[in-house]
Amino acid sequence: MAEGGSGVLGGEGLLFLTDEHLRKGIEAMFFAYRGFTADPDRILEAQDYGRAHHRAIHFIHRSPGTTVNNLLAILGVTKQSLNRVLRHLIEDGLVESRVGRLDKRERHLFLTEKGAALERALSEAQRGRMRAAYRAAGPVAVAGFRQVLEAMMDPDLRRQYQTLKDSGA
Amino acid sequence: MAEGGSGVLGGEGLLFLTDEHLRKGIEAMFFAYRGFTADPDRILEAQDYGRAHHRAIHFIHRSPGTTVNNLLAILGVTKQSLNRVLRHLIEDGLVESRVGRLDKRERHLFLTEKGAALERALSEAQRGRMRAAYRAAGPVAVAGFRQVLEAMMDPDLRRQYQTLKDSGA
DNA sequence: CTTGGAAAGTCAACAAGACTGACATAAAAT
DNA sequence: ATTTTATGTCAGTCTTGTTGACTTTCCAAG
Repeated sequence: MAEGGSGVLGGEGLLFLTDEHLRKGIEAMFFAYRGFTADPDRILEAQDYGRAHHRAIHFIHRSPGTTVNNLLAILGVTKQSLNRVLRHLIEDGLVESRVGRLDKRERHLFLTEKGAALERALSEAQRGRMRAAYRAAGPVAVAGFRQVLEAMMDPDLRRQYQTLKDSGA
Repeated sequence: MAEGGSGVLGGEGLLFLTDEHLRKGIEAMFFAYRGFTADPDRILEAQDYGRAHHRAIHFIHRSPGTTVNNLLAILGVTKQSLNRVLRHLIEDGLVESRVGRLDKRERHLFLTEKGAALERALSEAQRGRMRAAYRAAGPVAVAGFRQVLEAMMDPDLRRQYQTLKDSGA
């Protein structure tokens, strides 16, 4: 490991974490996240949507029929903030909101065909970059990447993440 | 690998990347980034600053004497946007702006002692979480984490990142 | 059954921080 | 002398977050 790896391994596999090494990890997160959002951002801009719309679309796709409250918990914003975004998406015919049958206070959210099409475009772009990064780094690196990310999450968010992770597949 | 690892390895170490597996990586990035920013955000909120101030402080600390233009290139925002943030920081006595000796058009930016104190508090919090995640995941995972993140950056940003990476240490 | 509280969602108004565009100033480069 | 560069400022807009006030619906206790 010619570059950047200095300071990771101590004598017998022990972690040897200098502030300098940690700072590089922090900057790597910062710059990588910019790349991570760059492709969807370009698509969204063309349609006058923002990241907030992307997040809503992603998680509605992920859990069709989810309620506004569920979405709130996952996204970690106020209901008023989410509501504005949802209103736009509903007006534009990307999302459908159905009153709950059991509990009429709830609204269940679904993507329309139009919404699903945008979701595909967005996640296609994002997966493309992820796929390229995974291929470039290799399977061992990918496993490590996921491990560190999971360890970095807040416990509450990690639970949300793992719930989603298991529910599908 | 009981969970989440399915689909990573093919027959002889080849990458076998399903959309589902990539989607999990995308969500891991999303949730991890929330954790990544959570601790500094709490500190910043208490002083009526935001992430924009954090970013400026971080990179001024990282490259003392950097010019406004350098900072713009790294942060990827408009000068008007950065200027508002810098003005606050200078007014509050966290950042000092010195006219260049060679080129008097340039302003060289430095943290004051007060600014350096906030920088320490912020990066201490962020490094704490990073350190814990690194320890939990182990050295092999950390190396993989860094590799995937680097591969995920835009080429331009990767260059910026590597420049910073080398300049210090 | 009614009443009162909690829960889900909506509307209105505001703030931070991004953006663009136009313009000013000073210094450097040609 | 003119143009270009680096910086800063003013004004206005947009997204996306916030809080506060409100409606509708549900449920439970009297």
